[in-house]
Amino acid sequence: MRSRMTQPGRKRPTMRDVAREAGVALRTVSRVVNDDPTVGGELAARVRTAIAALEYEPDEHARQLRRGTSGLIGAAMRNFVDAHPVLSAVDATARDNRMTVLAMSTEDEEEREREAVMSMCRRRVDGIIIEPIGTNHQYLAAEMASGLPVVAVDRPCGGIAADTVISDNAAGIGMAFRHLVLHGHRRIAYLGDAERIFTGRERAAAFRACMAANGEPIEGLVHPGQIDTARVAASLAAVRAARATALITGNAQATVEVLRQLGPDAGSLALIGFDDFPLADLLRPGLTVIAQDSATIGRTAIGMLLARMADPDRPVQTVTVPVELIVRGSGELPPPG
Amino acid sequence: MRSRMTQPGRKRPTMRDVAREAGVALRTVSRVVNDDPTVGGELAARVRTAIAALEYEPDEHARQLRRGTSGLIGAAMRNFVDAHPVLSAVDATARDNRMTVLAMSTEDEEEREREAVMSMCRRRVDGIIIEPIGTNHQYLAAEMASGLPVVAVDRPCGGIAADTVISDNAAGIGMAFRHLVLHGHRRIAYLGDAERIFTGRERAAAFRACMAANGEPIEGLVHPGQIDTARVAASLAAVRAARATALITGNAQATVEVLRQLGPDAGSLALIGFDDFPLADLLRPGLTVIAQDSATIGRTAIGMLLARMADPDRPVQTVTVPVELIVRGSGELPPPG
DNA sequence: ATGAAAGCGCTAACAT
DNA sequence: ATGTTAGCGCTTTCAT
Repeated sequence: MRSRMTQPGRKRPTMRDVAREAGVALRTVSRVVNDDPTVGGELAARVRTAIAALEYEPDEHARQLRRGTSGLIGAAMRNFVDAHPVLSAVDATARDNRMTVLAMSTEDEEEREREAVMSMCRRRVDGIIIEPIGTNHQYLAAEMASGLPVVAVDRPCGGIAADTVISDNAAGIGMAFRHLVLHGHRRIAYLGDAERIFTGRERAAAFRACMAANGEPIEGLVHPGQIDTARVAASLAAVRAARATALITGNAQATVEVLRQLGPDAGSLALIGFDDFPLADLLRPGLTVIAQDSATIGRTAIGMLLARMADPDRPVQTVTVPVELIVRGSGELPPPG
Repeated sequence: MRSRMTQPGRKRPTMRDVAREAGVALRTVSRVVNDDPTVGGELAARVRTAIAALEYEPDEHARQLRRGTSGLIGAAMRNFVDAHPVLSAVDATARDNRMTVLAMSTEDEEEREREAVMSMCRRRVDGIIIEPIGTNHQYLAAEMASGLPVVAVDRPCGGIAADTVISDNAAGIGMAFRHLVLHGHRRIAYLGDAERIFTGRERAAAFRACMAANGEPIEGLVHPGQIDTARVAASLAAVRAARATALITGNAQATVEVLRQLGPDAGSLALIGFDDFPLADLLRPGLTVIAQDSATIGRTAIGMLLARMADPDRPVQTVTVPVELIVRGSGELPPPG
C-alpha cells in the first residue's frame, strides 16, 4: 500500500482510487463509506486506511445524482438578521437529521424569492422552508406536485396549499392592548405595516377588534402602511394630536423608527413593540415587547417538513405558535396626569 | 407536441424528456439550456416551448458532476448575526458572478468549523471563506493542495498559507485612545477578549502600545480574557478602583456586557466600543464605536477568492481594511471634575 | 461477504 | 447547425 503525500496540484481522489489502493472492489468502498455492516472486518480496516491515506472525501453531487436525494433543506427567508433565531432552530434540527440547510435571503423582493426557490429546486433540495413574499406562489405548484415538501413561516403562501407556521398575532396584540388598558391608558394608537402584508393585516385587524371590544372604542388611531421616516413622522403627529398616551408598534422596524424619532422623548409615551430584538433591554426605558417564539417556530417548521417527507399524504396543517409579553418598562409608563 | 399538466406524484422531467417532447437530440436541449448561440432559431424556440410545457429545471448535481464545478461558495462564519454584513457583501458579489453562497455557522467551536468545512468540501464548493476558530487549520492543507481556494476573514488561519482579510485593529484602538485623550482622559482602561484569540491579542497589544507611547504610561488597566458576567464585573470594579475615567471595550460582546452591568450609570464612564451594532445610536448616551467596514471586508474576501480561482499561482496576500470612528456621545463624555 | 455491470442527468469530444 | 457517444463518481440491482 503506497501512501501518497499531499502535494500541490494533485487530483482529488475518487472512490475508484481508494478501491485500487485498498485492493478491493469499488462496491466494497461504497459499503464502508455508507457504514454497511455486511463488510468484513479486515477489508473494512484496509479500506479505511486507504481512505485516510488518500484523504478521500466522497462527492455529494455524485451521491445525490445516484440516490435522488440531496440532504439539503432550502430556507428562503426575508433577511438573515431577523430570521436568525428561526434559522438557528432549523439548523439544529437539520443537523440532528444529517441534513444541511441552504439559506438564502430574499430581501423582501418577490423576484428574488422566486430566483432563490428555483435555484434551490435545481439543487434538488429535499424540502423548502419559505417566509413568503407577495401573495402568489403558484410557481411552486409544479415542484410540490413532484413531491417537494414546502413549509411557510410567519405568513401563508398564496394560491397553494402548504403547511404553515405562524405566530399568534391576534393574541399578541390583545395582550399588549389589555396590558396598556390595565396601566390606565384609554387612548391607545397602533402603527404597523401595510395591510397588504399578512402580518400587517392580522395585527391591524386584531387591534381594531380590541378597540371595538373595549367598551369605549377609540377611532382613528390605527395607522397601517409602509414603514418609512415620513409616514412614521406623520403617524406620530397624528398620535399626539389625538392625545393618545400609548402606542403599539406592529413590527420591529416600526418600533425602531418610532424610537429614533421620539429620541429623548421616548419616555413620554407608553410603548409596546411587536417583535423582540437584541438590546431592547438596554434602552431607557427598557422596551416592553410582544416576543415571537422563534425557536419553537423554527423547530415546528422543520418538524412539519420532515413529517411530510415521511408521509407526503398527511393533511396540510397550519400551526399557530403562542407569543409572549416581555415587560421592561416602556409598556408600564402611566398616562400623563 | 403534447402538453403535460402539473399532476400529483408525477416524476420530475429530465433533459431527455424535453428532447423527446421537442423532437430534438439531447445535446440540442443542453445547448439551449446553456445559451449556446450555435443553435438554430426555430429549434431553440421549440426546445424552449417544451421546457416551459414540462416545467423542466436542470439538475445542478448532474451538471456539477459532469462539469467538475459546483457554482457554490462556502462561508463558514462564527455566527450569522455578527457575520451578516460581511455575508451580504459576499452574497451580492457571488450573485453577480452566478454563484451561490452556502453559509454555515461554526458557533465558535473548532469541531463545528471542521465539520462545516468538510461538508462543504464534500459538496465540492469552488472556494471557501472562513472566519477561523483556533490556530490549527492543517486539515485544510489537502484540499488547498487539490486546488481549493481559501480566504480567511477577521483572523488568519494557522499552519497554512491562505489569503486573509482583517480589519486594522491597531489603528482602531489608536483612534479610540487618542479620541479619549483628546477629550481630557488620562486614566483609560481596556477590557477585551482573551489574548489567545487573534483579535483579542492584536487589540490588547495595540492598547499597550498606546499607553507606552502616551508619555505618562498607565499600568494595570488592560483586562483581556474571556467575556462573561463575573469577569466583566471584576474588571469594572478594577477600573473603578484605578479611578479610570474612560473605557475601551474590545468587541461587541464586551461592550454589551459592560452596558448591561453599568445600567443607569452608563453615563458615568466614557466608553468606546470596538465593533458597531444595530441600535447603538438609540442608547443614551449614544455609543461611540470603532466600526469595521464589513461591506469592504466581504467584497475583498470574495474578490480574493475569485482572483485565486482565476490564477491559482498568484502570491498569497493579507489585506488590512481601515476602520472608522463613529461619534455618538459615549466617547465624548469628559472626565468627572 | 464480495464483485461486476448498469445507470442517475448532464456536458464534452467528436462526428456529420 | 445538429446528433451520437462516452463518462463524471457514485449507489444499486444482480450475480457469485
